[in-house]
Amino acid sequence: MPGFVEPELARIVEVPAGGNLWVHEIKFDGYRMQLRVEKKRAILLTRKKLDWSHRFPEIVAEARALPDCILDGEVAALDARGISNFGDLQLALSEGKTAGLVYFAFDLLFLSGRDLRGVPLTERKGQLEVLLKERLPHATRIRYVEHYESSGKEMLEAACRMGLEGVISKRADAPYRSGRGNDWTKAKCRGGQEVVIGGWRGDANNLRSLLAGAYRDGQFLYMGRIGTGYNVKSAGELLRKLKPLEIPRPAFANTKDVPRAHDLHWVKPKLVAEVEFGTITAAGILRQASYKGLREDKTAENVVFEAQPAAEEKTAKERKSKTKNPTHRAIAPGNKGLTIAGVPISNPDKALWPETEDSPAVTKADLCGYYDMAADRILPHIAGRPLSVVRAPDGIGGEQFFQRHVLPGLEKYLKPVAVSGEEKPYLSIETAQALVALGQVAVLELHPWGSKRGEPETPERLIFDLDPAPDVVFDTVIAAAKDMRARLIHLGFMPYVKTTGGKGIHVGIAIRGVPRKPVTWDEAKAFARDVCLAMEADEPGRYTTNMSKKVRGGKIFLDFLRNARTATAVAPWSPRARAGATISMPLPWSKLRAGLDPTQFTIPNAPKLLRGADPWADIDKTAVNIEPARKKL
DNA sequence: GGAGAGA
DNA sequence: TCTCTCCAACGCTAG
DNA sequence: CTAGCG
Repeated sequence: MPGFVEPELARIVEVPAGGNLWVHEIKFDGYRMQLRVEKKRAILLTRKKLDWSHRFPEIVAEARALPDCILDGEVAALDARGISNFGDLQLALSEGKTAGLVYFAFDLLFLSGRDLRGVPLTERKGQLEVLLKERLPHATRIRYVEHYESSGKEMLEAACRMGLEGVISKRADAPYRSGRGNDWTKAKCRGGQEVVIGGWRGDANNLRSLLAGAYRDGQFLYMGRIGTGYNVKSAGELLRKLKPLEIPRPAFANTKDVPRAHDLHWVKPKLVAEVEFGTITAAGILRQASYKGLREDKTAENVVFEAQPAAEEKTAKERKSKTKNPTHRAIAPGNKGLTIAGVPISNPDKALWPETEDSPAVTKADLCGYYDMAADRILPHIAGRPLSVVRAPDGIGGEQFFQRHVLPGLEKYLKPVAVSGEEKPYLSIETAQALVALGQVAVLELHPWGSKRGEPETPERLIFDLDPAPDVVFDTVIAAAKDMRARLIHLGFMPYVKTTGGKGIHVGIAIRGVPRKPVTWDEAKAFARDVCLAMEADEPGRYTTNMSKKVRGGKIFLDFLRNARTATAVAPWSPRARAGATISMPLPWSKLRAGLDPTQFTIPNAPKLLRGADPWADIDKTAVNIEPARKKL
């Protein structure tokens, strides 16, 4: 068996080669590793021949089942979308949590006494695939990397659309040659990104930051500010070029995304700048962007925003198809005038929740039907209280927005609530018909205040939001909810529990003051905070009340801020704008047992779920004076 | 999804 | 008449 | 102090 084989390296190219001489693989963002198995002993070597076996014990353990061989591949961490992510990999390594890492094997250099470096790539990969399939059929930490024969350009475009890092292309017939040659190429999705300057912040002689944009679907979209990377000289040069281009209004189509400031100047989108940046946020805004210089050779129209969140892409597509089919307004044909609870439903067949692996698509008609069916359950929790709603007229893949004021056009169904200190009345409803009307305008989530009915200034219900970090399993959240229940009972309350419709749990209690002295919001919030702080203090390893540290693993975030004036929590029985059309499901404590799967509570399952009594039916009758509990705490 | 502003 | 734009707001925390 | 996040 040969000693350490210097890895074959790829040359950077703008666009991958085409033609059937080439095959293409997804580029993984991880550590290149040579996996060597000799006499049932497996080791992993870096490209510099360092032995990193101890860092990836799970991979090494699985590899021991292989016969003598040398594999080439990449260790990577996959995020929730199945995309390799270098940040996650480093995090996993620094915390020693390597169990989720995967070795992606893409080449076989030696097998059972035979040096395969001289045989063509596709043949090596063929043997590799067979080897892994036969010897490691159940392996989870070692995977074979498929290749594709489509044109390299298409492949790169597809990879970039999916948010992948890029494409590795390889000569199908070439032997394995160590070092950087011409047989392997890599094309990155964003190498040296360019942006168009749409304005600047500062004044005629002072450049504070540049406002960047790019084209998408023919629209010029704001992409964030660039506040670093230029010096006095280049800033002066930029200003000289910007001033003649100044226009009175922004050219950005998404002006609402542009942060407001008094010293903004707009320019015609002509100048192309090269920038470097850390990442792009889900909203498409550059993070840590830095100016590298002007690209005189490029025209603004060619600067298109490629990598984009999947959801955005869908919206754009839907928008396109919508404009193509002329919209039918008054004459609403197609779906023979469906009416639910006396409310005409437009586009009843529109899928607001797309189909998923284990749940059918949920249409607007399904949503309105659910509201009608569940109105008796939902209304007691929202009637007489200000109600914020989440709307998504184009479904959960499209734009979503909160709305708290009265919805124009729906006045006849609503019971607006005046909230002191607010100009416009707040949304509130009292009837099943109004609920269905909300469904008609694509209200997917209901978030009421925790106030007493008809008294926005008096808190009556506290919600403790147990929000687990991504790596916390649901059983752990269940245990936390029981812990919280015990504490609240000890304080004299009658706690109720429901799923949030996501990965968390809500524990709710009803509270009251004494006859002449109602509880104030400040008192309610302070009390909720104290309960959570006590819990955190007792078991800091399990709980945190710190919002941002939440990202750092293993703990459950106790969110007491749900209990401030104007704050809301999702209502019992409310659907969620999440995959699968889950609902926030009220449960009797006896049903909250380990193994419970919160994703089973969905709109399609509603008929089943609505059988029997509402576990939260009596919550408002169990209000307890918080004064003794505050003293106890 | 629907209203109002703007083109 | 068609197209675009708006639809919350507040506390926390890191930088 | 503010941008970003939840």
